[in-house]
Amino acid sequence: MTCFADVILPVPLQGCFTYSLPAGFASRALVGVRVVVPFGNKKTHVGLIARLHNQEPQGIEVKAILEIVDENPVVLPHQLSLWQWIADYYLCSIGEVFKAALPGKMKKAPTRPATSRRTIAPSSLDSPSLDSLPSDGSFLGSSSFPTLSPAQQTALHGIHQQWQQHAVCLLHGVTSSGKTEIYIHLIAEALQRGEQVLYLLPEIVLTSQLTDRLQAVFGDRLGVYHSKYTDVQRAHVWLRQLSSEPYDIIVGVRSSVFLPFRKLGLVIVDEEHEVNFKQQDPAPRYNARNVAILMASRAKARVLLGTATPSLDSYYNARLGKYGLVRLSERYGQVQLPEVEIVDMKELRRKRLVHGPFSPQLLEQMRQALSAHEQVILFQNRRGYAPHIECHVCGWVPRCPHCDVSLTMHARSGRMTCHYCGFTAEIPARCPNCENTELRQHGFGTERIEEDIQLLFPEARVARMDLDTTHTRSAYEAILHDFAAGETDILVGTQMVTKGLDFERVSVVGILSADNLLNQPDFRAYERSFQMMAQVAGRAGRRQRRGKVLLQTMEARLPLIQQVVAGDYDAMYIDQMTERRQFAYPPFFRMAFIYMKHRRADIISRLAEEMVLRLKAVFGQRVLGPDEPPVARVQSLFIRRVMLKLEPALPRDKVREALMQTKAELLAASTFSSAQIYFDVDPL
DNA sequence: AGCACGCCGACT
DNA sequence: GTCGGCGTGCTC
Repeated sequence: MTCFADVILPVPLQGCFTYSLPAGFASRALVGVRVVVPFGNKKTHVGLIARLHNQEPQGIEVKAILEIVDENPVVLPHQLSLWQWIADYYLCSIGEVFKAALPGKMKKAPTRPATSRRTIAPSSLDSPSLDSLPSDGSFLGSSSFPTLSPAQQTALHGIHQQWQQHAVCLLHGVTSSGKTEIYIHLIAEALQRGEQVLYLLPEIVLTSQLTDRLQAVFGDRLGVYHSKYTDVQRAHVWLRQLSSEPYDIIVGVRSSVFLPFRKLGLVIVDEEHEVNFKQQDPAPRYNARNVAILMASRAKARVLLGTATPSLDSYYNARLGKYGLVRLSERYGQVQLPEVEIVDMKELRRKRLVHGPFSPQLLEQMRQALSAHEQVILFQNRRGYAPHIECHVCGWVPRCPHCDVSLTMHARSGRMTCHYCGFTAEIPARCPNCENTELRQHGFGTERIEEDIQLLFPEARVARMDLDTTHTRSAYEAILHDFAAGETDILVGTQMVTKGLDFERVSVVGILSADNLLNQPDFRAYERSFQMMAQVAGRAGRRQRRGKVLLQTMEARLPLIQQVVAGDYDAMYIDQMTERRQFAYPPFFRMAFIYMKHRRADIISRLAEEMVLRLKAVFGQRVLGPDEPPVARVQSLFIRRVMLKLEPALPRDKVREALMQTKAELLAASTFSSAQIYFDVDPL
């Protein structure tokens, strides 16, 4: 007779909370069922039963469960075990995982008619509607089911062979090589075996282009799970996955690794190199690609990682023989890879042949493309008008009063904006420091590029795609639609334009400043630069003629630039791995950051010093720092971080224990009690 | 994280 | 005389 329940609550506190189970509830209490409990000051919380037992907790006043929400579990045992793994690995509480996993609606106390009886037999899934579902195999004959080219068939065959030996296979296929068609074949095979499929992709690629295509083949056996969906929609997908008629395929972003699957057989991670798969800000700071791989291995499912530019970590695993590797080096439909031409901006500046952001070569290529009614993409990795303004006399630069960054100018709104916290201010008429009125713009953002281009090509139809123009999903899709339909001639944009979008008529791509990418203060800067440039270059050269990429840089002789030109991923890999090994970076060492935040500058310094002192006593030379992260102050909180480089052989539970212990000790001191301390494991 | 309790400044 | 600032402490 169990009389206690360990309950997970959505709070950043370690462990579960034990509640007593009133006799009337005993038969309805199940692991994975939601409950309503009192917690802290009177408030009712929705929690989840993680364990039932009869060991009375000592030294605490046990409260009683107020209500049992579900008839049947909404979280399956293997999910709970995955949550625990995530909490342990990423050094957060299981409550934080719970919070991230469940759609918001399911974490609120429900209105009367309880949900879970309906989930078992949702009305929409009664036998009037089952007839409309395609029966197994029907999609094979459908006209939307793609036929594979010989190269694609070889790759598909290769994947099957690799899967005999390896649970995970990396598909390294150049841009536009037709990876999606291969995925569709693999999905169809999994469905015929009666297995479920999880198709993970980064947020930005989840356009209707892809989902429409999959939907055309798989009909309503396909569910989409997306952060832009409403809570209600997401809760519906979750509950449906628990029902007797779940979606067989889920196409979704990061958080869809938390959905319940009963017979997962295949996981596809598209654009596996994307940093988006790692959750940055609220805990759990998990990497959905890695979680998906773990989840698949527990379910004995196969994994396919697909990309044109593998992450060094995945490629390393493939070269080690831990993952299988299949290449697809030919573009679909015999389209040639674009020709990449370096534009040496340093030389052009020296000869005074260029002043703004556009080289004569680029302008000439654009002219030719436009007169041939072809399209142009211009890539600039900074939004806004000018990165910042600066006083010509005293060098004063406006900065955000809450964050340690300069404000970006937006011409359209006539204001300056902080890209970290959203603070905005009027552009001052005169320098507040020296009263001088000569405030000059420095650098170029996409907004400025768009404006200048319109002046240079008054006939051309110019559009811009960045965070500022794509606030709504429909705005984003409208920009893409207009460009795909040929209603736009020149598209100016940030990273957004690099993501797997297929345009038919793009013949010229301009990378306006490779140096913006290369000069990031981060050991992955070169890896990322290569990926980004290769991806944006891949937008060029569709049907008509070989596309052209103009790569403008001040560092024309840099080996990485040569590697981009040659499209030589392996050379980049070997170069970067030499450095990674030499400087003890991943994948040879595991990294973790310890972040500390406090509103007072003096306290944050003391805390950081104290943290390093204590960690060095345990980890010795593996501790580096403290340092100020690139943005050392956000929303009025001062930030410090300490870096840990750990050899992979170190026992993880010992490391975790030492870190959690140190955090607890420091927060227990009254000086530091109002500080925030958190970890970022395997940062990207 | 919330949320309440608790002790110091400018308002009716 | 009060409203409200956020420092501090706790949550089965």
